[in-house]
Amino acid sequence: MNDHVRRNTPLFPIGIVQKLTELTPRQIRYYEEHGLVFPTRTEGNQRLFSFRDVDRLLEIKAMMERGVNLSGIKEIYELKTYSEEPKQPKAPRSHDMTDRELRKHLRKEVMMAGKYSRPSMIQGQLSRFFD
DNA sequence: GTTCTAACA
DNA sequence: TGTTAGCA
Repeated sequence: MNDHVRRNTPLFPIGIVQKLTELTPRQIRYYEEHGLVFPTRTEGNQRLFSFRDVDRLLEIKAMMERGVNLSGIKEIYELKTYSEEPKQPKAPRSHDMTDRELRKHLRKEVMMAGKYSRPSMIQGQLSRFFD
């Protein structure tokens, strides 16, 4: 289990992403249509977003609030060939991360990803994923 | 109850 | 972008 995998693992249905980003499902789906995020699908065709998708949605939201339109945002990302995750140097781990360790790290990431959301909402959702 | 697609007073 | 309709 490495950082790249954690950031790209599909974990959240659109409802959770909505609360984490304060974007409407309509906007989130619309941004996907324009190739700004790439959620995977479950067997039932429901979207599952990764931390990376959430991070990007937060960036998009920030840009929109600063007056950048969809076309402008698309151009910015298209120039970056979508994946620009900082390469993680191979960590010399002697063993794989335990489930407990993974949960601890994921919890930290959710805190980060949802730092712009209302605390009450974050807390309410955290209980659905951790302990 | 939640999410999905498509469409528009 | 909002919102509603009809499904899964």
